[in-house]
Amino acid sequence: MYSVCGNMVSARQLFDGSPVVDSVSWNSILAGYIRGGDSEEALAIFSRMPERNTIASNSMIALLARERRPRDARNLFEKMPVRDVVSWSAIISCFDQNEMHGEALEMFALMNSDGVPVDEVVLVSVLSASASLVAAKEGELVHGLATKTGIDSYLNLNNALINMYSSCFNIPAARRLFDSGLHLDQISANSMLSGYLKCRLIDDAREFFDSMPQKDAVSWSTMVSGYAQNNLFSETLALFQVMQLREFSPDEAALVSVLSACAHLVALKQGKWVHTYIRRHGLVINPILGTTLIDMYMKCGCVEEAVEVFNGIKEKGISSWNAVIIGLATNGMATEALEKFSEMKKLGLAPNEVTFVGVLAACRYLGSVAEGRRFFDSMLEEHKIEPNLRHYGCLVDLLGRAGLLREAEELIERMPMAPDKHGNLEMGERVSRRLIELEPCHDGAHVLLSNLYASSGRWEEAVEVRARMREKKVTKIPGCSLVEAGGTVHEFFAGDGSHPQMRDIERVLNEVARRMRLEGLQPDTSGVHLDIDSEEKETSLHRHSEKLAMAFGLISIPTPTPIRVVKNLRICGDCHLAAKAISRIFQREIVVRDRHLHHHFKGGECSCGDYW
DNA sequence: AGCTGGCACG
Repeated sequence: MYSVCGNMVSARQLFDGSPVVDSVSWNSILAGYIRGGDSEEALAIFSRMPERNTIASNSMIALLARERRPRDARNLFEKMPVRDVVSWSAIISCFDQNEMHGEALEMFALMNSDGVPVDEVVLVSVLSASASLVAAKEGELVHGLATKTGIDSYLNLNNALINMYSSCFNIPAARRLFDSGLHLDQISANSMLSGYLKCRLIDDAREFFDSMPQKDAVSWSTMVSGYAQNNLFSETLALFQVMQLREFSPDEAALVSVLSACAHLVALKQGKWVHTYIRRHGLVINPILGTTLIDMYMKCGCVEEAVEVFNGIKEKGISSWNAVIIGLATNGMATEALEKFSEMKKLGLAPNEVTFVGVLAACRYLGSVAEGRRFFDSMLEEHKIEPNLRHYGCLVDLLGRAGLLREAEELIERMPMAPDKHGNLEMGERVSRRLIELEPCHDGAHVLLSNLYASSGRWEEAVEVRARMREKKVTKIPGCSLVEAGGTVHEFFAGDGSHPQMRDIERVLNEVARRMRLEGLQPDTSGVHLDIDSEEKETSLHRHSEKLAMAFGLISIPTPTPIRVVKNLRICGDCHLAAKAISRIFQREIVVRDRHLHHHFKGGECSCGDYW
């Protein structure tokens, strides 16, 4: 009774006081701890049990799954003398929920070869794993199995099927199930919506979303985050406004996408609003939300606020550490970034490959060749992490900067890496091939595929993809800069004169050029690859998007607020020169975030020390 | 006793 009511203290007193403990008592006390989620006590009781029945073991596996302890669950599973379909189902779902999708599918294969008959519940977990792996073939096999065994009218299974086809970019198959008069619910519709978004079919997604008879918080959140993942950040923020007008309170997951949009748009005002919202509503800053919040502040150049958020997070995940390390490194505080890294290691946290992108970026920034090499070598030796293209890129850059060109070349020679037969490459290849099919001119997918081949040593195929890009005239990304002023994000493209305040911008740019000439500062035309004479070069430099954005910031952001600009490409030498001049002449702090790092301009100097 | 949808750092 005590155990069922959750009063484990009284239950335990009775249990410990009993002279004879029968198997019912053992099972009751165990069930009490499992229900309460007390895995330590549950495991202790479990290990003392004279006879462990299958039901108790099955529930233990499920508990360990929730506690993110798949290794312990596997050990327990392997020690079981008798396993039924629920045991298999529990271990498969455990792997699936702990991002071990491949292991989940392997377990399912073992289950089949053991001759254990499947039921509808285990198929749901197998389909979930197939969806995560974008394993269309496996998914279809499971679908066939479900049809053959006649268990295809189970709601969760239908939803898992729709989700699997959606995740594997097979919209027609998902839609057939959705339209075929099966028993469906809100989850079915949300999975369908998510499928359109994964396929980048934004207009179809929006049409489907608008036509949904019922929308719950997940529907809104799916659409909002779908915009963000397709780089439609203004749409993300706009739909988020509508979501709130409809009185859907955003939860942690929705806010993550909104913050990520704010980070991309340097929309600091909206980002701060979200932070306040989180505090006011007492939302828990989970590791993902914390990471995104840190990243938003870091991407806006607000290092202090980012570190404050980081310090306030109770449960710091590895990604929170990564966000702070990368943020410090890109904001010109490389020494602090490396300090954070050693602090993290002291706490016994294992770095991952993202951590090392930050660590190596810090070394590149500092120009510390020996340290960079040491960290690079420690990846494989100490942490069993295979360096990827980004890590190599960082080290090559670092060596190149130090003038060690021969070493840099050698590194490129021995770069990657045997084609890996399992996991990421195959999955990445499936995903990018499908995206290219859906959207032949999408440059991101081509670049992704090409990088994938390159990173696994399949150079010829990488080159082939690049050639196809040229053939299809996949568009190059134009230079684009954003600046927030008065709560609105303004967008400028290179050479773009369409802004309503263009005359004022022009006036400011001419004034900047005049003041720079007075001080004998020559424009730096080396970064311009246009076939025009030098006078025109100077004019075209005026039109660089970051310069337009900075000039607009000067006239529309009141002092002493810093001007925060984000550029999608790297800042050019001349704009860098101009930014330094502006920061001194006009006494304005400027932060320009480019593809690689943040440039903090103050009093005529840049935090990057003129190397970027 | 086991199961399905939206989420971040490169």
